[in-house]
Amino acid sequence: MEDLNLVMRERLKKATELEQEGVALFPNRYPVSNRIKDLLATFGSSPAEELEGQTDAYTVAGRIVAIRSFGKSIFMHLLDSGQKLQCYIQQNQLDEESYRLSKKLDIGDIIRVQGPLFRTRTNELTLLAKEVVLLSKNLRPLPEKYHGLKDVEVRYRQRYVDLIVNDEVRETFRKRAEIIQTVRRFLMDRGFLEVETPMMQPIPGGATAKPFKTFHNALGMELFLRIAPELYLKRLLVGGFERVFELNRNFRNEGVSTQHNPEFTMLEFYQAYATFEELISLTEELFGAVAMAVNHGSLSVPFQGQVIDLTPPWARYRFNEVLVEIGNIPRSAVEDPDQTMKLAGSMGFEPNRLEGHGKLLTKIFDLVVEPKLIQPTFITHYPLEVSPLSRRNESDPTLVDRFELFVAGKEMANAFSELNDPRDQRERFLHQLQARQAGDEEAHLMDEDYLRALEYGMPPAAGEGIGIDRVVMLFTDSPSIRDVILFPHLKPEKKM
RNA sequence: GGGCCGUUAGCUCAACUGGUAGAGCAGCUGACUCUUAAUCAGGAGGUUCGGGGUUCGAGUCCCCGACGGCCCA
Repeated sequence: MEDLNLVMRERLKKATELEQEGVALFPNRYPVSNRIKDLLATFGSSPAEELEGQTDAYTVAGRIVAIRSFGKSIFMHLLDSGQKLQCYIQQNQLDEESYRLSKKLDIGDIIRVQGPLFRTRTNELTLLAKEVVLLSKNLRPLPEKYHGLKDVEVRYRQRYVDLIVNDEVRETFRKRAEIIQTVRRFLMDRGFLEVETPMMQPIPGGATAKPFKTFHNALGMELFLRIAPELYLKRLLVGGFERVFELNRNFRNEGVSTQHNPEFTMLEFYQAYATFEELISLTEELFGAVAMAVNHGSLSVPFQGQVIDLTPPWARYRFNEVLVEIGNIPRSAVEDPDQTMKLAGSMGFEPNRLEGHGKLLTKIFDLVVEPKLIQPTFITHYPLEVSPLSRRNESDPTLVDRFELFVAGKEMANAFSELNDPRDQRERFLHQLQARQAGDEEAHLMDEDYLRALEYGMPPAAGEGIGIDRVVMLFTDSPSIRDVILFPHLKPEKKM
């Protein structure tokens, strides 16, 4: 513990005094039969006369978040699971021991209070204390009651304090849980089986990203934290699970920003005998289900001063077309690789001969199109080059049957009809290896076991990945991914 | 990785061009038996993120570093 400040010294002193008087600071067995939430639900609108007729006593517990003390009476607010209830402590209403304790209680203490309910003159539902027991002594002062805790660094590092004092933070994470449950239920209702595949992988695959490296001592082998579960989930399609999903953490060794955390939550699901076209409507339905659950059933979602309208069907553009129509890029610069290169140069990034035409186009897309896609928009038919696991488009073999979904200027989902021809897949891997040798650290690695699986025959299928953190950001109106991750990654603090 | 901004009491924030670092809340003492940002009176609380430099004198100016935020790659 660092040097104690004045308040902490006082707290410790008071705690020692209480202990010497025989008061347990952290006692074990004190059952609590009522939750504040339930009492508010049951009696929140009961008139004073009705409560007066009652003789029932209730037992609640919670953290003291406000104290207004008078000579021989005290008002307190107790916080329990985000709900507050006022308690009134009056000297002549409770035993001497409880009263003596009550005079010494601090904001931050967790206590249990027993007694009947009544309404104060200002008509607030209040518990009249007949007995007060200390359940956990606070030794470190909470932030100020009115302004709360604002320092974002402290909020992220000490999320426990943030959750105590900032109601909206608790609400964000409650919504996050509800969103995840809704997604699970949505998929399970449609026959998808939830599975768990390795997070530590010998060959990190399924995405374009740099992995974290680790080491297994007993096996003496290098392992990688997964950048995606994709290749394992498709092995399960080979194995005969026709609808599977996994909703869990991925790890990517990249910088942190308002949109990126090194570990983040991803949903991936795969459906045999479907094409990416079918996943378009499924995605619209999925977002609709989430809106139903956490947005008061409305398809209009307020986000950072804009209103996102999730009413289907959402806008659809082909990749090449949207560059022209929304990106305002001349068609010639989309179709002619030399002109694309020129345009890229004029936009500030150096044309790199190692990068193919398709990769260059996606960079231009990120710059001139993505930020403009505020309302939900599907972009389809990406260049083959940037989609090494996607099925070729039958009428244009330079494109793939794929879409990405953009909402509020951010990529939310990526889906495609799966490449299940092992011969083509081997070719794609070989191209990726070439790119790797040319210096692209994020290019895919050869995965012979995955190819072997495909050789047994994988049913035609479509798969999709959805960035859950970004979905939560959308539905909680959060500008930064750190606002929807309980403990976002930060550098270690000093002096600890 | 680059640019800009920030870091002052437990919390939220002040401190004009360099001149003895302040307030509110919390905490402490006292008064007060229906308050709710309770009220009133009194007193206490500081490595101004760390290190170096300029200066008679640095929270303030300069350099280096740490952590964080925003923007860019």
